[in-house]
Amino acid sequence: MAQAIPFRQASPLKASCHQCSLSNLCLPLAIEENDLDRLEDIIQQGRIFNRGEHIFDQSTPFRSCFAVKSGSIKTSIITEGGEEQVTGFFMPGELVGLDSMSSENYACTARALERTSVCEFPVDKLEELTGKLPDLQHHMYHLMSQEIQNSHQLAMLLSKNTAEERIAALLLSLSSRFQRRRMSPTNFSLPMARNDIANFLGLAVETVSRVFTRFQNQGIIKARGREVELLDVEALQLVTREFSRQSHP
Amino acid sequence: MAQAIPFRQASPLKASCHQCSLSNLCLPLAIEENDLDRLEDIIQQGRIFNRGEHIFDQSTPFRSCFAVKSGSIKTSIITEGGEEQVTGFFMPGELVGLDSMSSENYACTARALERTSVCEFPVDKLEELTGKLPDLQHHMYHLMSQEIQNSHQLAMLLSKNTAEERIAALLLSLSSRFQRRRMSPTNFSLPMARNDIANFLGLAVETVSRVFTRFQNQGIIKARGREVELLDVEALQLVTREFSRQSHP
DNA sequence: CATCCAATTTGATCCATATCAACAATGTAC
DNA sequence: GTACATTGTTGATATGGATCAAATTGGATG
Repeated sequence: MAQAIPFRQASPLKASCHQCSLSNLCLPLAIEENDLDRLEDIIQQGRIFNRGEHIFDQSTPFRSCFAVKSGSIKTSIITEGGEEQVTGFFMPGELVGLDSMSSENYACTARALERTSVCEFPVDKLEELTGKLPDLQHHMYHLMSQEIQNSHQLAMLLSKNTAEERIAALLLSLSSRFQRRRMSPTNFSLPMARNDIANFLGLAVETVSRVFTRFQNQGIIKARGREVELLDVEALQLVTREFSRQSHP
Repeated sequence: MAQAIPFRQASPLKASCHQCSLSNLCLPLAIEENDLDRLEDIIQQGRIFNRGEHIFDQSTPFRSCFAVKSGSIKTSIITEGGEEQVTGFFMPGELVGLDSMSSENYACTARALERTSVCEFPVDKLEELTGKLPDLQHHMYHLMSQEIQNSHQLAMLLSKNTAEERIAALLLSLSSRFQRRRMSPTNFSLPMARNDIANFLGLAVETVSRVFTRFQNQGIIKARGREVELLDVEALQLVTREFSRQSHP
């Protein structure tokens, strides 16, 4: 299975975006070849996290954003009462921590859903660099704005769509993100548990489970545990649009 | 009633952040006195919009962000099916359009909820300026990250909280935003219709109406139309926390 | 391999809120 | 001021998904 682990350089501490297979998805995509060194200079090679380990914790001092190199990460907010709300899933090439850039402390907790490696971008250095590289600054605005849009999209899903529509939307989102990485868009394994899906989509675990089996019975997907095969992508897309079409015939 | 209309300058087209009563809330707050001119230079004095008029439209070319000077704005996404999802309300001193910075076109539609005046910041010039003023760049990151957090907060409200909790949270949010502007935090008039509140919070209008009257019967608020008085702020805060406390005794 | 604990699935019941249906109030145009 | 449209309120009923309960599967550990 395609993993995004870059070749080792002579210097073990310096990242090598040049060789990283994700350079066309990650921050480097915004940067000209000859400026890439300046980005590499500020990257701290992050360590490897095992499943369940925290990359960072809510309410601890915010220092860095992290790019996922391999594996996957879930972010969540813990309320005063101890309730967890999953706010996002992050896959290789995606940047985690942008929601914390307004605060002294991390606004959420990030933990590895599986064995996961990351690149660390200390914010002070990152901000300094984006001040010098307009393209990189532009890309940061782009990413953050994208994250706002994603979150609005989620809010919309939560407030207006049925359980089936929410789950179809999630499956399609994962699908396209696997595709971006040149992996199969129809045959993948979910990095997260049903529980996380439920929490993220504002549903009960039982409901998620039921919808999965319903989709399976309809021949739209095949699911055994976390292994998923999308048998009928068009049907899934139809499900996500069902709602809006019905209410405006 | 305190309005944020700045004094007119000799040059009618140049904004005068120096005299604007919102300069401690708006972009200028991040800028040193002597750099303020550079910000003023890129601002286009926006025109006045009447209630219902569009400041910008989803899917038209994205050119500018807008700061609310007086009045208020609601942003919403229209789905393919024509469904509207209200994504936010913006009051004086707040910046509208950050969610569009990743796209060629505006990601949402912004319309005036009442007679509203704005300052316009063309993005190309704004990006150029933030590249030169690190503090301003930092502030932009701050604002965008804040918007991500707000949206996560909304998603959380939508997925985990009851109708009463959602409405209490909205009232408190408005309250603190009025307070920031040195207006009464307990006595204000809602800029938006019940319908918009319902849409924003993922509820039916009828439910919003019922909760308002329930709060009123409990003596927590007094509401006549859009005029609202918060009689018992602590009770409201208690409502928003009710949920998390109950589930973790 | 046996044991244990966590994750998933399935079934039965209940409830918060949507929906449907009037009606009242408020605002707006003539 | 009257008429019409929009917005808000209140009541009755229906329902999607939560919750409670229990069985099943799967993965980890010794």
